[in-house]
Amino acid sequence: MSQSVERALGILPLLAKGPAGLGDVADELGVHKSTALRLLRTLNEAGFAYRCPDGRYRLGARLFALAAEAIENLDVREVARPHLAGLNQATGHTVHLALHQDDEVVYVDKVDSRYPVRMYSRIGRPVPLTVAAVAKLLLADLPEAERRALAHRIEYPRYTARSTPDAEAFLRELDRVREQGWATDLGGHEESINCLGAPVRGPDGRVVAALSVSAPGVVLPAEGLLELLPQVLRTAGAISQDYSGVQETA
Amino acid sequence: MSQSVERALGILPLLAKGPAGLGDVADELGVHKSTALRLLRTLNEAGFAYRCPDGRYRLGARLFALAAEAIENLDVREVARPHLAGLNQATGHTVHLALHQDDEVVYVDKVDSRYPVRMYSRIGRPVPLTVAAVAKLLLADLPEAERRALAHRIEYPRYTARSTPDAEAFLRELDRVREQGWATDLGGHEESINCLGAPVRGPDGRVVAALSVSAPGVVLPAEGLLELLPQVLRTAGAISQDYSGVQETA
DNA sequence: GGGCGTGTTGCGTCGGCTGCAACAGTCGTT
DNA sequence: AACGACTGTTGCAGCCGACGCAACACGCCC
Repeated sequence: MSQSVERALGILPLLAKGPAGLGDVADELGVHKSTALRLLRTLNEAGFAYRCPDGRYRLGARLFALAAEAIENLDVREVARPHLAGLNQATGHTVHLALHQDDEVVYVDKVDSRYPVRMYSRIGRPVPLTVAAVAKLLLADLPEAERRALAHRIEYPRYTARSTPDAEAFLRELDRVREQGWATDLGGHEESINCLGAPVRGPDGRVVAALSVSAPGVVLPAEGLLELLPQVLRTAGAISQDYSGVQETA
Repeated sequence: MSQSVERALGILPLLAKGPAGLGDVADELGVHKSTALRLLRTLNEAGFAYRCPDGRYRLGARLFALAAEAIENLDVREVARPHLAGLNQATGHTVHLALHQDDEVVYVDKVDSRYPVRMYSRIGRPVPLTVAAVAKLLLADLPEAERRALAHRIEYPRYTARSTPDAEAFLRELDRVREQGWATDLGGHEESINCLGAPVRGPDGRVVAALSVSAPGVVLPAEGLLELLPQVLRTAGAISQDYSGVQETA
């Protein structure tokens, strides 16, 4: 739509991968060095790019500040926070909250496990769509047509032997999840990690977020995790209720 | 430098504050609606803006993904991680790692306290420059001229009665910090929170990052916190050594 | 129906962006 | 020291892409 903006935005992913010089950027964008320079300068002035002392460019602090600010302002998060903390307190395990946007599912909050052996994750990070419990929950609620389209659009990496292999299996899994009202990921992403998740619903009954409890098998075997189901469902329900009550605070 | 890019980037902070309609954006930017529409469309296609079902715009998932990816790739972080975890293990308190870019200092990693009463913070969030221990450490190492310029450029919010009041006091504090090789924030940001920090140095001796231990007064009084100084300095030293050894991994 | 308030589209005009080519640094090399 | 090869930088002219305008499509409420 808007050429220069498109190009400028295209630079950011390059910088995210690591520092890059002017030449690198120009090459990857397929534009003249002078053009790249001007774009980088604009990004720099706006604080989105940062000029290292050695002349190379990195992503700027502004970007982090924005991401942090936006995540703070996601209203569900606020409502959910105390409940997540409670669930963590009760179970001791890592608790996540995730949202869905476009073709991605992102963690927007987490409370770390009390145990030294923890699942690795980071707020703001995209979640593996085809295996994560929270992803299944959020995608299962999409309208039929969109769900099918998305299932065929995405890829199915074989993280482990238990990963969802293809679109057909994924759609079947989503149906099951929608029906039973909760989801699991038993070693589908990392062999030793199991997750159990439940949906948070908005006032209209649509799924607006999903939470999950994760624990490595060495700390808690899958059977033990499943025993937490009532607690997980109760927490998700409580958040849904809170959230439906105080909607439209903006 | 590049008008349309400048405008497009200007939109992002607006969206970060909360969802906004097309009209709002156009007004705040001071451009015609059609222009704003085109910019928003470009942002949307790139995944930086997200169109809510109700037509309003929010920040897109791409931005979060980028921020997360970039933070992962900050090399100091990798090196520091195990040391931070160790310090947390040993003391039980919240440990932060921060970097300096432009006029901001940002947390790039943290390990949460084991105690239920914790300091509030978030990775990616800008740190209050004038009071935080990590900020003092990073800024104290700037060349004289830059340090003075920055000290007079920034603002001095009175978070508490113990906040740094003005540029003169701040510069004096920085001198002290540089000389003694560590820094504190005793209730300068929030009355009840104390921090103790030390610098991480690169191969050339310049400060490249700073770490700090934070604890609320109710858990650990200031005197107790200061007793951790040897441990904090040792950790910072260890990271410095590791980092200087394996530099230029990129 | 008429009045608004949205978001959207087509179009001409002008200006900002682009690519070029020439310049200015800074390394290594001989 | 002079050289080339490399980086990032600047001025300029031409052209295309972005801009604002005006007109259009909706939805909503009085």
